[in-house]
Amino acid sequence: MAGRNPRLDDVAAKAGVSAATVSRYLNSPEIVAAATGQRIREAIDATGYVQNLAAGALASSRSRLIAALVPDIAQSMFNDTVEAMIDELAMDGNSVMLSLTGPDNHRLAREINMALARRVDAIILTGIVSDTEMRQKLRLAGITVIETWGLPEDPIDVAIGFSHRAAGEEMARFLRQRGYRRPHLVVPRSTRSARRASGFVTRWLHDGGEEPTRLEVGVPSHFGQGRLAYRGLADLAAQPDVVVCGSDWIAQGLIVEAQAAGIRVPDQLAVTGFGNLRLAGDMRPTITSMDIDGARIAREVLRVLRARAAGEPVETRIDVGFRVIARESA
Amino acid sequence: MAGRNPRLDDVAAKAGVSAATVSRYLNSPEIVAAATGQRIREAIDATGYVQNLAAGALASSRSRLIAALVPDIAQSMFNDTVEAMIDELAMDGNSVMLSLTGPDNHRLAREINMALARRVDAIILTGIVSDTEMRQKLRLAGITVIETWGLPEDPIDVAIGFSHRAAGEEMARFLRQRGYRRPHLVVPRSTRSARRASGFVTRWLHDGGEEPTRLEVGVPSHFGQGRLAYRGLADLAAQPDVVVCGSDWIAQGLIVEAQAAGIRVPDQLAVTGFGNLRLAGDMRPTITSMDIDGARIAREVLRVLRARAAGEPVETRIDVGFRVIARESA
DNA sequence: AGCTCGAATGAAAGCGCTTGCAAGAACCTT
DNA sequence: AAGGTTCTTGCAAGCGCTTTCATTCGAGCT
Repeated sequence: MAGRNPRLDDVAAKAGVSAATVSRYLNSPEIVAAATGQRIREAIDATGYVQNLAAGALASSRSRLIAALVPDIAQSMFNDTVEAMIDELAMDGNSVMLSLTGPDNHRLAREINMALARRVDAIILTGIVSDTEMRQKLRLAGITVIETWGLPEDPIDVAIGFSHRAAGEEMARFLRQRGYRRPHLVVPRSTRSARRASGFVTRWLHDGGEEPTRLEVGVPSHFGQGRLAYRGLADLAAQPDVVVCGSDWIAQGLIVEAQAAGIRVPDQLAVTGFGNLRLAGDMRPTITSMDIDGARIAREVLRVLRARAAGEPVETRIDVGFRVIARESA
Repeated sequence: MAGRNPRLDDVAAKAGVSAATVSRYLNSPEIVAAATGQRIREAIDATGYVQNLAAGALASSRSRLIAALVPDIAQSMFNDTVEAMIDELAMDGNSVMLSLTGPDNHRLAREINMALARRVDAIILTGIVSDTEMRQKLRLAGITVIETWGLPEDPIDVAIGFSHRAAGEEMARFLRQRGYRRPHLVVPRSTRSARRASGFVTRWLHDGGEEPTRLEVGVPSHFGQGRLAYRGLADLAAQPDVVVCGSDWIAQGLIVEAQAAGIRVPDQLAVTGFGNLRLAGDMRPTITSMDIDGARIAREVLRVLRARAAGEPVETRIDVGFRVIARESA
C-alpha cells in the first residue's frame, strides 16, 4: 500500500496481466477472456483499487461528464426534467455537472466556459442562448449541445422543446372556446413567458377579443407572486373573468388569495396555470394548466446523446408539444 | 490550427515563453511578471485557447470538482442550500457534480463510488450515511466529507446540521405552551423525520401529554400528501387540535383541504409545518414552521472547504440550530 | 567591484490511464 | 499439415497539464 492509492499497474501486477488488459476489462469486460476477468476482479478487490476517471478522461478525451445549465433549482419547472436526466445519465456511467446560470442567464457565459474547460461530452441548456458570440463558440466546441424547453429556428446543434408562442395561442383558443371574454395575463419576466403571452394575445385579438390586460412579475415564479397578482387585480379598470398565470405556483397563490377574499374559483374568477406540476392536480379547486412532458424531454435528450455516442445522425429540432389539461379552475 | 484544439504549448510558443509560465499565469497570475502576463493574455486570445481542466486535475491531483449528493431535487427542502452551495463554490472556480441518491438513499453507494472515481476534492452528503462499510470507505478516501442536515455523534469527517430530535422536542414544547392538547403527527418516511417525531413524542409524554396519534406518509413530501393526511383524520377516534406536519408542503396541502371542507384554520384545527419555506410565510393562513437556516449550512460548508484548502483545522460538528417561527396556523 | 538574494523563468519528469499496432495462441478449414 | 481466422493480450506512445529543481538576471548591499 505504502500510502499512495493503488493504480491500474498495481492491479495488473497482482492479476498477472498488463495494465492495458485491466483497462479493457474495466471499460468493456466482454472483450477480455472470462478467466482473466475473474483474476482481475479479484485483484481489484484485493488492492481496493478505485478507477481514476480523470486520467481516463485525459487519455481517451471522453470525460463522461455532462453539463446541465439551468437558471435555478430552488423553484423551477425544469427540476423534474433535470432530475430525470441526471437519473438516466447516471445509468450510462455519466455524471452531471449542474451549473446555475441565475436569473436572466446572468452567469451563462462563465458556466459555459467552465463546462468547455472541463471538456464535458455534452452541454444541455435550458432555454435558448441569445448571445451570438456564445452560440458561435458552442458551435465550434465540437461537442453535443442541446437546447431544451424551446425550439429555435436555427438551433446551435440540437433543440428539444416546443413553441412557446404556439402554446400561448392554444391557451387563448381554449379559453375563448370556453366562453371567457376578459383574460388577464400574469407574465413572469422571462423570454419564454413573454413569448407565450405574445402568442396568447395574437390569437386572442385574431379571434376578435379585446386586448387583454397584463401584469409582469419577477422570476423565479413562486406562490407569493400569485397573492400579489391577485391584489393587483384591484387596480384594473374592468375585472377579468379569467387570470392566465405563467406558472402553476402563481395560479395556486392567486387562488388561495382569492378564496381568502371570499371569491369563489372558478365561479367568480377562473384561473389557469402553466407547467402542469403535480400540485395543479392536487389543488382545490384543481388547476387547469398546460402540460409539458418534462420526462419526455429528458428521454429525448438521452436518445440524442446515445445516438451521438454511436455516431448515428440525429434530428436537430425535436418538438415535444404541449397540451391543455382542463380541470376545475377554468 | 490544423483542426486540433490549441494547447498550452501553442499559447506558450505564441507568447514566447515556456508552457510552465503559461500554466503559472493561469493558476496564479501574480507570480508572473506583468509584461509576460500581458503577452500571454494576448496569445490566449489569439489562439482561442481553452484551458483543459481534466489534464490539470490529473497533473495536480486537485480536480476542483465537488460532489453533492441529495435524495432528489424535484421536491426537496435542501434545494435552497444546494443552490447556495453551487453558487458560492462556482465563485471559487469549483464545479459541482450533482448526484441523486434517490429515496432511501437507494443509489448512495454507487454515487459515492462515482465521486471517488472522479477524484472529487470533497463530497457533500445530505443526511447521514448509515452503512458502516461506506463510512469506512469515505474515511479512507482522504478527502473532505461533509454530512449536512444532521449532527451525528461521530461524523465521518465534518458534520454541519442540527439535532432533529431536539427540533422535535422544541416543537412539542412550543405547542404545549400554546395550550394544544391532542397533536397528530404526519411523518414522512425518512430517518430525519422519524427522529423529529420521536423527539416530539418523548417531550410530549414527559410534559404529561398523552401519546399523540400519527400517520406515516411517503417521501418526497408534497402538497398532495397534505390532502391525504387531512382525509386520514376521519379515521381517528378522537380529533386532534393540531396537526404537526413533516414539511411545509404537507401543511399547505392539509390546510387547503381542511378549508375546502369548511374547517377554519387555526380556529378549528391548527397546523404546523417544517422547513420554513417561503410559501409558509405566503400561505393563507401563514404557516407556523420550524426554520432551518439552509443558507447558513451552505456558508459553513464553504468555510470548511476553504479552511481545508488552506490547511487549517476545522471543527467536526457544526450546529446551525433551528427555531420555531410562530405564525397564524398554530 | 564582488557578493548575496529574491524574482522570474525554463527543462523535464511525471500524473494514471487509453489505444493503435502487432504478435502469440487457439481453433478452423480444406 | 499448412494456411487462414478469430481471440487475447502486451508494448509503448501519448493525452495536456503541473511542479520540482535549477538557472538566469538584476537589484541591493558592503
